[in-house]
Amino acid sequence: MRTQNLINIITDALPSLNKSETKVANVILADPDAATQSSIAALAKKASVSEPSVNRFCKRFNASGFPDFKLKLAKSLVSGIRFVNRNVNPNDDVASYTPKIIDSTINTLASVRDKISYTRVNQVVDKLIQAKRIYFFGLGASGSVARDAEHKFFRFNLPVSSHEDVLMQRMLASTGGAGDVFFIVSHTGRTKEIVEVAEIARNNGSTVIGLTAPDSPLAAMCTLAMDVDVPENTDEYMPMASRIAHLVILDVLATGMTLRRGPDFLPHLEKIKNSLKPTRYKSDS
Amino acid sequence: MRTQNLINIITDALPSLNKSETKVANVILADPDAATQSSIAALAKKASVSEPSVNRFCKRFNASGFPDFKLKLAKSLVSGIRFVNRNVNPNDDVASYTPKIIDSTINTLASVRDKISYTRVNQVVDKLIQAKRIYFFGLGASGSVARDAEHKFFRFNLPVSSHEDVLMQRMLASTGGAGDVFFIVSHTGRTKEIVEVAEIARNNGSTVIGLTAPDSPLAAMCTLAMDVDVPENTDEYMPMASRIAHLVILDVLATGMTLRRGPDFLPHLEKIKNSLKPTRYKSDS
DNA sequence: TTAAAGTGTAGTAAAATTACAAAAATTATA
DNA sequence: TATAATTTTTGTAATTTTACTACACTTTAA
Repeated sequence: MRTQNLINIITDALPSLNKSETKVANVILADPDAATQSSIAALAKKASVSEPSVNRFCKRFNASGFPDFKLKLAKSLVSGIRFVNRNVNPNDDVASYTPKIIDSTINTLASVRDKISYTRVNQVVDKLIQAKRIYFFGLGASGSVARDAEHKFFRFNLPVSSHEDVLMQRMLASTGGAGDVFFIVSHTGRTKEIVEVAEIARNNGSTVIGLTAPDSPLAAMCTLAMDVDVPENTDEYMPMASRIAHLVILDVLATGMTLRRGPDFLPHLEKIKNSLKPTRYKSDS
Repeated sequence: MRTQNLINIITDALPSLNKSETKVANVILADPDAATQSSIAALAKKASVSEPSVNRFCKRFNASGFPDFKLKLAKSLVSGIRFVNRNVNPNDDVASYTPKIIDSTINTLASVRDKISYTRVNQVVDKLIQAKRIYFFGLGASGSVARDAEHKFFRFNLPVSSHEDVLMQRMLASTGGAGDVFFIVSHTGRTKEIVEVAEIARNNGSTVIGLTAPDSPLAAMCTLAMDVDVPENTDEYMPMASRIAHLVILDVLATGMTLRRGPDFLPHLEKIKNSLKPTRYKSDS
């Protein structure tokens, strides 16, 4: 486990605290921001306890002391505040909703960064490196993610394709076998069609990688599931943050592959890059 | 006022600092996280200055003193944005390149958030609202962005389509006219074909909106250009951050449209959402 | 009634800040 | 151009504030 909000931790621990610890907790929870700015003496007085009680309270929550506790509390507040009132509401104007949308995406990415499993990334890169063929599957918004992945991974000199059509996906899944990798993107991981496709592919001996929600039917069906747990509140009506998270994870995987291929591979990328030059107006800079 | 990060503020102020202040700044910028945990004495020693110099440094940046400064610094660090050297290098392992990729994307978004023109967003939303038809055009990686946009904007009950084929784009551009909006996505804004398409559409009286680089030939050709200035260094070989920025801007525009449509529009979105339910496995929660 | 856990007092150590003076840099003047 | 005057920068030392520790007292529960 990585990031956890200190305020939540204290709230959760509340029932198990003793008298003076409870007093301290209440004062802190009542106004966490004030707490980060007050001295141990001030806080102790406000909670009607002694200074060492406050100090002990801090240590109980894995801080080295009061100042360290304040630091951690302050950090919790930043992410906390952003999470709480970053929802767009009907009366927002441009200047309100624009940063909100962007901030919530940033928050999602920050959470992905803190939660992503490095071993899993490595495992997925392993599979992709070994693949004889890669198919990227997705439906709806995840369809464009799959498309984007194709556009990225063709650079590795591998047969790569992306498919947004369920029937096509079924057929390909049933004709695949060892050496084929089916990389399935799904925000919810609960779309029946796509889970069935995963099952078909799996039964035919292909490797199935899922970029999807943890503990979803799709994740369960995969050889390897690249979990993305997105605290989805912005996406009430249209997928926003989750698909960005998926794209960035694909960037990570592509980078992993590039590095794994080693420096000899760079000229190849350079060749692709140069191939586009004649299609462009020269830059004036 | 927009979010301003203490680290940025210090970096910006760097040239105007005097000798010892510069020393302190460098030590802090080198490892901001360590700075939040050290005492004023430790920091002073590391920077080879006296304690009061550190204290003065803090006050210069609107902190009431050293502890307050540390608090603010800590907060700046959490906001999701990190500031060390975020370039991937060939010897990086998963644990290094993964956060680097994600962080650089986060940085890009933060910069977009701070630079985006609200008036421009409003103008573009105006045009989209008034549109009788919207075409999203893109090539390569921007093709999937266009595709994603289609998937998002069809919800507004408008004839929307996306096209990645240049010939198709040319034909559509030449048949369009007043009331048609051509929304063209291009990372560089210098691809000849796409600039030509924009020109054709423009000459036929259509509205041309560009989601592209500022001061590019495409931007010049547009009725309205939604500039995205991405400090591109990660994208040496494949577009990464820029396309994410484009997608998020499309989210902003879609949100703008949703709000402009008002609360009567929400049932319609709800309907679309519900239409997907039968295709999904029920959530166990 | 006796452990054990909880809490506070008082002293100590550490940290941060202030006031002041020395040093460096800048400007003005001869 | 040298030197005096002034301002800015920096450090020393003292002071104050803050946090911590050791220990003793109190409450609770067995």
